[in-house]
Amino acid sequence: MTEHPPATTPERILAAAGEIFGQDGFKAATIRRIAHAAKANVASIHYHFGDKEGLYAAVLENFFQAGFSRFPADAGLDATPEERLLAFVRSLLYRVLSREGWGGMAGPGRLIAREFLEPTPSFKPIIEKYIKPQKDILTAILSELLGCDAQDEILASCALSVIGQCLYSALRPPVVQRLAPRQAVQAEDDLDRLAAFVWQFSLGGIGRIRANRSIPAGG
Amino acid sequence: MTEHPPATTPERILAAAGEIFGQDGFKAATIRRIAHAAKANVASIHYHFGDKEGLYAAVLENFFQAGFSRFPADAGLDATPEERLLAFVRSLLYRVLSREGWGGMAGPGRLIAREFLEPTPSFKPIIEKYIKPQKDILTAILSELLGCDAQDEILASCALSVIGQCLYSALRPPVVQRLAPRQAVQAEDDLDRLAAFVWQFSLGGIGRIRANRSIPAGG
DNA sequence: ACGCGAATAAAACAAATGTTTTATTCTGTC
DNA sequence: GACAGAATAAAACATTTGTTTTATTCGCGT
Repeated sequence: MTEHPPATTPERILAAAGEIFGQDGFKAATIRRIAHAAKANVASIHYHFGDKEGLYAAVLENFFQAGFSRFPADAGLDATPEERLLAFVRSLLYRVLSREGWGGMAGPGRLIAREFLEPTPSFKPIIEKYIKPQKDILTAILSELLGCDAQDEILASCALSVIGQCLYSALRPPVVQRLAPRQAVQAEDDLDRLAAFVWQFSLGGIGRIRANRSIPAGG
Repeated sequence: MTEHPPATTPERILAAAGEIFGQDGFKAATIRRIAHAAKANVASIHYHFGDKEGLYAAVLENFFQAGFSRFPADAGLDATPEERLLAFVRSLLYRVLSREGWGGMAGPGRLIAREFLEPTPSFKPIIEKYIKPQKDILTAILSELLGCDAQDEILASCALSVIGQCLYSALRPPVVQRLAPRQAVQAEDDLDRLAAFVWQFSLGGIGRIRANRSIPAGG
């Protein structure tokens, strides 16, 4: 995800901006710190990227472009729905948490998590371009698993449960880790086991929801 | 959660600070805006709360105190594990999302979500005081459902899946709602149905995990 | 070697912000 | 009614920040 230190000035700025925006957030990050970290001048930032927001948008696009090209979500379209669900969960977790991806809260993932929570204007095009297709892929998988058509209400709920499990794992370090101290998830093996767990848990949940479908829900 | 407009100055400041810290975050929020919204003077903030961070800590403690006293997590200790899981999920969702609680992303929930993502120093005592006990309650419920003892590894994973589903629902408005446009979750009835869904989904997941326990995991 | 534009560097600006200082008003007590 | 201390108000301060302006340097085609 990060390149070698020596590079052209805009590249160094982009890399430094990614780290510092990720650590401090858009507002709290300062042009001067970024320039210093990039060994560049404050004016060169405005020269290459217009203004602070332009730089931020470039950082965002850069991260999503890299993450989604490295870990695409549509693997094995002709496999069974179960297998495709595992592939979806796996690629999502790898994209968000692995070191070659966004590195969780220790890397670009932190900046992206913040955008999920409170989108800046720069995030709107990202949603349309990168995230919306993900939703369609997951919806297709779930509609097969649940045996219902694409606009069923419980489909969105199941999608929320699956995504919720995955993305909450990404939030793990800051708070959850203080509750259950354990080494950060980064080893490939850990990610595979985490993906398998979320997959099984979700299959179990989906199965029960499907079984309940005709029965009136409730305690 | 919010009191009537006329109150003592520290109360007005606390209320205004809650809203503005929630909207803008600690760093981006300004003392002057808070003072203006509270119809108070900037100096009175320092007079009553010391400094900006002291005010923030007071806001945080205030929210957690209110939220957890209004929606405690330990309901019906002699009920079945299934029923206790529903009670846990319900109280968590009501605390985070309901209008009488933290009101989701439209209210104090936003500030708290930010703390989950990136804890400030003021959040550390909150974790110990309010959040850690929650983890113990959920762990007890899950260990019964899974039939394993309290330090089993899959127990933490299941807890993560349950909490992940709940809290991800709280993040819904900003981004997810742009993908699946729908009125915000606030009606009591919606919350009950959401709780029931998460409950059923989780019971299904837990059941499958338990069934797999002796079988080697994997696809 | 020259010159032109891109790129980098340094300094200057104006606006905003947390905090402190100094005055003024309010409140209850003798 | 007067006074001490709490409470509120207004102004001043020192820093910081995004941006702009002005100089200087670098790359290179002729």
